[in-house]
Amino acid sequence: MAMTVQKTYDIYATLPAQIAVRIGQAIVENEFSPGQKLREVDLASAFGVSRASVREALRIVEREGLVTILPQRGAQVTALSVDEVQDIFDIRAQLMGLACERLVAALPASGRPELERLYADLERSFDDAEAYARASLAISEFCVRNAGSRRLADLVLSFGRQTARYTKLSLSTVERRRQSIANWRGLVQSILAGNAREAEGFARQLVFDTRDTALSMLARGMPETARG
Amino acid sequence: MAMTVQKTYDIYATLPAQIAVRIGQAIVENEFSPGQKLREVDLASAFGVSRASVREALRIVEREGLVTILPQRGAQVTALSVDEVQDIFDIRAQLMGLACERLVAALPASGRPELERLYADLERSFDDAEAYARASLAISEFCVRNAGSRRLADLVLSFGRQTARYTKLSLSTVERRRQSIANWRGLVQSILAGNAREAEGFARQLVFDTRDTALSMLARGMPETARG
DNA sequence: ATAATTAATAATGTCGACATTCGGATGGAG
DNA sequence: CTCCATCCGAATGTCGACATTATTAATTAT
Repeated sequence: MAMTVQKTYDIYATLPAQIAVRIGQAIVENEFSPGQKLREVDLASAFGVSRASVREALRIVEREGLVTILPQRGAQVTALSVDEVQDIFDIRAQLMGLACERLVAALPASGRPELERLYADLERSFDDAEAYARASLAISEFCVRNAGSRRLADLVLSFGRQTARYTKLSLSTVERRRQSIANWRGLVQSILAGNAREAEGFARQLVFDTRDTALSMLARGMPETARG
Repeated sequence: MAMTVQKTYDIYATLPAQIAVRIGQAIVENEFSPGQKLREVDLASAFGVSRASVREALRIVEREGLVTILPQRGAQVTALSVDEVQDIFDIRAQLMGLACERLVAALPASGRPELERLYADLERSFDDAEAYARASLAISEFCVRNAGSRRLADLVLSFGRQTARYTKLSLSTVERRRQSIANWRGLVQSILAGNAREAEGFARQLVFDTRDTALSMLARGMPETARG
């Protein structure tokens, strides 16, 4: 990786913030494997900035949980145990339920067509695992971001990013996508029908199903998506 | 404030981590007022370290939400709008409910006496608002930390710290403490009886009641606990 | 007198260098 | 041959200096 960064002092982002986004993306998109050490010197020369900027960037990425910083031992891509993966999915299920419950009241009428469009995208990409994962992420993000709480949205999405690799893994089979899309259909209909309780249920089930599939695949020693 | 920091490289904490703890404590204990600017130079000279260490410390404190860092504009003590306070309490209620629900199954038999002791502390300090707030925090922390999820515990406690001033404000009246202690009694009994559903309900109610009191006090223009 | 413009001050952003600690290679004792 | 102590290279921790931007003060035009 030999990409350079704008060193002009623009208004929108400070240098470490830009680097942080890049590192975060790289981790979510599996360009680094879990547990991999992220050496400040390497990153600094890779991005063409000083160690100080990288160091601050790592603190920012740590905030999302994607990176773990150990004193005197540097940063590494967060490696989750099976228990931790389960834990994150559980918490996310709860928060996703809360978000979708709120969404029912918070979604403005103008947002309904987009919700339907995003669901249509999901159906259209049913046969392509990669595309389905992307579409699933998009509609998730839409739901969560329109639930009326920036904090809640950031939390849910952060947990989602931390387990992105497992979600992707789980959506790799057709049966699983069939299950997933059924949940999404139920969720979207509940939202459009104004049934908050039901929406919460579907949202939680959606995450639970993903969790169960991913964990059982892991238990069977399924190939990780990593490629380090 | 003119305190100096161990500059010997000990094993337990790196310098910025120590500073971060101090800053976090200072904010939670109301030594800074919300919105107050935290200048790197000031903090650096106050703690007797360089700006770089302070800067990293601020990133760590930002992780807890106690500090907000704006690009090119530095750090300031996070100032919450009324909506944000409500939002945080709502999310925390949900998570506290989840934690206490789990606690019922996760609490080992050896933890029961301590839970009872912490509740006894609560009753004993009923007449002193300050002491009651401390005891309340202690039993909360115990419950959340024994729910089996480090992540969930950190989240709940982090949200708690972010709204600590409002919780303290709400517990300043006797009627409110009576309400609070009734909820705690119910919660402790539910836990000891092994009733997870009920425990969840009491836990959520506990936070909701705090939220309602704090918000109504704020709406009436109650004196903030700040002293900046 | 007020408002806009500009200059001075003070803050943050970024960097390179030095200090300290970690991890593995090296070598010797049992 | 294995295990432990030691040492060396490499990585992180910390600092002070310089670059750039925000903020305030001064100045001028209306």
